[in-house]
Amino acid sequence: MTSSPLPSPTSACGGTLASTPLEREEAVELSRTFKALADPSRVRLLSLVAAHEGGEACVCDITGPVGLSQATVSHHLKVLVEAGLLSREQRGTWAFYSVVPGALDRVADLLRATTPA
Amino acid sequence: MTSSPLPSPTSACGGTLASTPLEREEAVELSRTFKALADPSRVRLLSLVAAHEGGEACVCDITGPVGLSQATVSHHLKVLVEAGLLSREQRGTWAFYSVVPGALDRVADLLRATTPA
DNA sequence: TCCCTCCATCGACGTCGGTCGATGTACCTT
DNA sequence: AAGGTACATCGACCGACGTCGATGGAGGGA
Repeated sequence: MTSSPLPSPTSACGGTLASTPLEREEAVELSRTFKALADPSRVRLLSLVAAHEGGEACVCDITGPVGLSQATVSHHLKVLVEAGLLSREQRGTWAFYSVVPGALDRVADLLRATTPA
Repeated sequence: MTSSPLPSPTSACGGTLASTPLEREEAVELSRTFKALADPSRVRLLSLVAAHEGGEACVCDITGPVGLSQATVSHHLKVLVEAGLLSREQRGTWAFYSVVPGALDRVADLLRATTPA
């Protein structure tokens, strides 16, 4: 976890998976996003934030439903933020997390345009 | 890796990520697909297969380009097959792998319909 | 000022997973 | 039958990662 300032979330611009064989670095960057979604707790966390009222939630809102310790929830949220899927906004004592608009769509676009049939 | 006969690749039918908070089991199943894509080598492998002539490739075709041992390539391909992303067809001595039609689109659909803004 | 709440970070632990060389197995050729 | 090729599996190593309790630090209320 080298404190990356927030890498572009899967900025593979041109081709998708099938168009042309991905270069090593492209694959690394693409898999970075998938890695963030490769854990059940994080998927659930992302879902909880997205479905929460106002499209945002603080840590204490979701620690209960997800059934994990507060430390673990904070850790997962950080991973999702660093992947560019969530954004964090400090408001007083609370930290509100919300889904980055279009982030998941961008991932979906990369998956699509494959398997033309 | 309990020899699962090939679970439906993310068969979460109804809602997507944002519609309603995912249940634990749904999240597990969803993340299972993402886990298969959470490795640079596998993403690259998938890309190589998809972009290969005829949409299919045998192990020896891609062992070189990906720069991994034959054992590792076989392992990764197995993971992708078990995730329902690739299919395997034995033809003589060779094993031909091809992308399962619509598999990636199904994953993409789950990601979309989120973040309406 | 004191204390409580909310959250991030730390340090540690156990498990999972990517990787390899070696070996096993099926198939094809001669 | 004997050898070679293509691939899967095995066993082992080791780094990555999910998880937790404990600690730290910032804010707000009484």
